[in-house]
Amino acid sequence: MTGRPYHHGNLRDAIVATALEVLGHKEPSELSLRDLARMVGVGHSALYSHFRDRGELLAVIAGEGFRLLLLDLKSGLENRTQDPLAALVTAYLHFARSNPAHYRTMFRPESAAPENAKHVEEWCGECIQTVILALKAQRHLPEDKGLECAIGIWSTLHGLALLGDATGPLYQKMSKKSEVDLAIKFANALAGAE
Amino acid sequence: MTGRPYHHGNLRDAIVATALEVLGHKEPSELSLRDLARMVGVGHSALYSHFRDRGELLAVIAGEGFRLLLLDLKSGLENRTQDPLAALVTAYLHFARSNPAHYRTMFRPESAAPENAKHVEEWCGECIQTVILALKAQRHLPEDKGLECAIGIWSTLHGLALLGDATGPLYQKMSKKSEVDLAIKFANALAGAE
DNA sequence: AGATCAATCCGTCCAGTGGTCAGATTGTTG
DNA sequence: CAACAATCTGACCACTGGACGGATTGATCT
Repeated sequence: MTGRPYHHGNLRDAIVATALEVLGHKEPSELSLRDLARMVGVGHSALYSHFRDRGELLAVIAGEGFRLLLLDLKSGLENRTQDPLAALVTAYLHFARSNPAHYRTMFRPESAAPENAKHVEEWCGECIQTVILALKAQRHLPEDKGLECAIGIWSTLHGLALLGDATGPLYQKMSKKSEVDLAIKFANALAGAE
Repeated sequence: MTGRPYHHGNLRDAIVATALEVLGHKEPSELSLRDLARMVGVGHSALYSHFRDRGELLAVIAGEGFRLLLLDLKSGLENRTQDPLAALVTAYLHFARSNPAHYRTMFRPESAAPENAKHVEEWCGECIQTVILALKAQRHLPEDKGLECAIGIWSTLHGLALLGDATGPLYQKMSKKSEVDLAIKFANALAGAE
């Protein structure tokens, strides 16, 4: 009679994994806790044993996003057929374009809310450090210019990744290839600014 | 007995105006049609005579956002105490920081959805044109580089405007003043890239 | 003027959501 | 084996966006 055990065993991870799956074809705003619970085969109120509320779940998903992004950035930096900066740009845009909904949840207000900070801080910080390191590997920058440059580059990438969705036709004249090239050019210009 | 007339007279505009007010202290995701209806003093189903659904309302608000942004950009360009590019950057960031929630609704997926395109297209396009014109006023760019440069600069501004919300502490070491200065530096670097 | 018509607006209804709570079920710890 | 803390359930609440038929009105035509 033990169709499924009373205790799921790993509900938290299962929920996050299922959420990522759903984000493959739905916007974060359409992501329903009850749907997730149904898919995992559990009463919807069980989720509240693992997440304070919907916001915390989204924040956890966001944190996971930064973790995955970091992995992509690092593996992009490792197989060195491009210079570090170009590899970084390519990997970043590829991530954002491959997982648009997941990428968007990474930058939702919930993720920035102080009560959810811990879910995002760590990996997000490491991402920035990685960008700074890649910069320094390519150019020799004064110690204090690293963060500044990294912010500029990240901003441009972030903007490129998102603007296309909003401005549509005007912007999408460019092919995906040339978007990356454009971004590389921008990144180099920013790295050279002083 | 005529407490209020059966026909509101200008419901559509009233709703949009009230929505802007609410966006002063609420996120777009928390904006409730029923709340708006209550504030304006009207049954909530009356809204559907003016907007297909919530998405269309948000798109209209987004369009209004681009219109207001355009106004700010132009008036920034007119009182010429700064060079055009710097004025543009200053005005843009000021707008985004003064109306964060409104700014965010301008870049929601609903606004980009094809069925809502008309509400956004016009003013958004004019914004880009304005950026391009300001660029050309300052540097002489080949005809085809205008859009490219504009995209780079806009992306950086957009990223700067949004990233702060998400990455929090790491980023907010900079004061508001230096953020603008930083952006101006970035914009100049991008305008000079070829 | 009066009749007709389309735009607005109302009230009610529905399915669905996030969140709370008391109580059932379990693994773990003493 | 007892007690406990974690986990899960099912019922409940207030609320939301949306659909619908019918009421009310201003505009248009004769």
